Amino acid sequence: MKIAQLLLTWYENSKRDLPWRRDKDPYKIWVSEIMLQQTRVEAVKPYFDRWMERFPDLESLAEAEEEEVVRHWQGLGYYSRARNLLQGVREVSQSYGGQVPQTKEEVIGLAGIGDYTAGAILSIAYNKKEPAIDGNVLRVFSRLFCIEEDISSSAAKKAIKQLVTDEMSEEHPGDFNQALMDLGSSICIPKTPRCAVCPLADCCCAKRKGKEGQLPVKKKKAPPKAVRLMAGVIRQGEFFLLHQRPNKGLLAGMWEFPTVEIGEDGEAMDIFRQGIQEKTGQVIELERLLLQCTHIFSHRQWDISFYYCIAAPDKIVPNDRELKWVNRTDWEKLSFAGPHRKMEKYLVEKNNQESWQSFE
DNA sequence: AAGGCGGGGCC
DNA sequence: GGCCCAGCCTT
Repeated sequence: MKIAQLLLTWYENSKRDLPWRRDKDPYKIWVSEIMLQQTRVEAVKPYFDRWMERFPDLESLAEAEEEEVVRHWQGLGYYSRARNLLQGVREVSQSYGGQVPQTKEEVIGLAGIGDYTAGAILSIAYNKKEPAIDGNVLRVFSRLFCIEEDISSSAAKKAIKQLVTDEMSEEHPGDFNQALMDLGSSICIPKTPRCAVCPLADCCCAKRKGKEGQLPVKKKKAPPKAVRLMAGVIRQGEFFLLHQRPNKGLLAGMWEFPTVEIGEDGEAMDIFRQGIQEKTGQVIELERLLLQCTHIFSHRQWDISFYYCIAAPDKIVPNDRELKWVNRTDWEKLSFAGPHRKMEKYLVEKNNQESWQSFE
């Protein structure tokens, strides 16, 4: 029997009830697909629900402030996704009359939408026959057809795209694509695939050859590089000094406690004090260590120490574009990420228990 | 073609 | 502690 038929029959009985599968609203499909990029279903669910409560339709998102949009993304990672989504939605609002376009060229031209996401939106929302090839599909097909090449290579991707297109259902491309992903996440899993319950076991090359555990071939990543940092929780009265990170690079545009990279030697305190003065113009007095943690990103590791500091009252520097003195009410609108989010939570708990005075 | 970009769950 | 995830963008 053909792959598509087996897959659709299996999917009919075992598809999951997910928040974004309740209807075919292109906007909801779009949001879910962006959130699901490199992110597991279970992690996305609560974010998706909160998002739809606040931004129920395309126009409500298009009209929103970027600050609030990013705040709803806080903790989900890859924050440029949120900015690109907002930009893309505004493009649709202005150039397409608020209707998500229906051609591959138009959809892929929107910010944050690449080959995979375009295929997913068009097939799921509009039932267009477009492949949607993600990590799951690459894995499933590398096993089904014994693709021995590194699946991150363009040659392997091209070959698999052709195979998927050949096998795709004519009548139900959306269900076909989703079924493939469901299969990849629940049965044809990375380490030890559950071939005993796989509907495609009889047409699987890897299973036949007993090499389902060796495929797919994928080259491994380099270990993250470690960096030592010190951050200042700088207070003056009920106000704390926060800094907004640049719009490109790691944690782009997110707010943080002013941070200085320190060396390996014992001069850390002096380097920190001087670095803070250069970055913020602020003279500080170090009081004590509040929190120390290691935070691992994909390609970087932060060993960061948060120090409680008092700003000299006669040398307070006013706000500018990327530097702000904020009280607790103000900073609850801002977005933190990584270890700075942990620090923020620590402060909020502290503030709930006692007043700021207890820091002194 | 390669590297940057988060965070969390699972083994 | 390593691996991997409903990838995209820039260089």
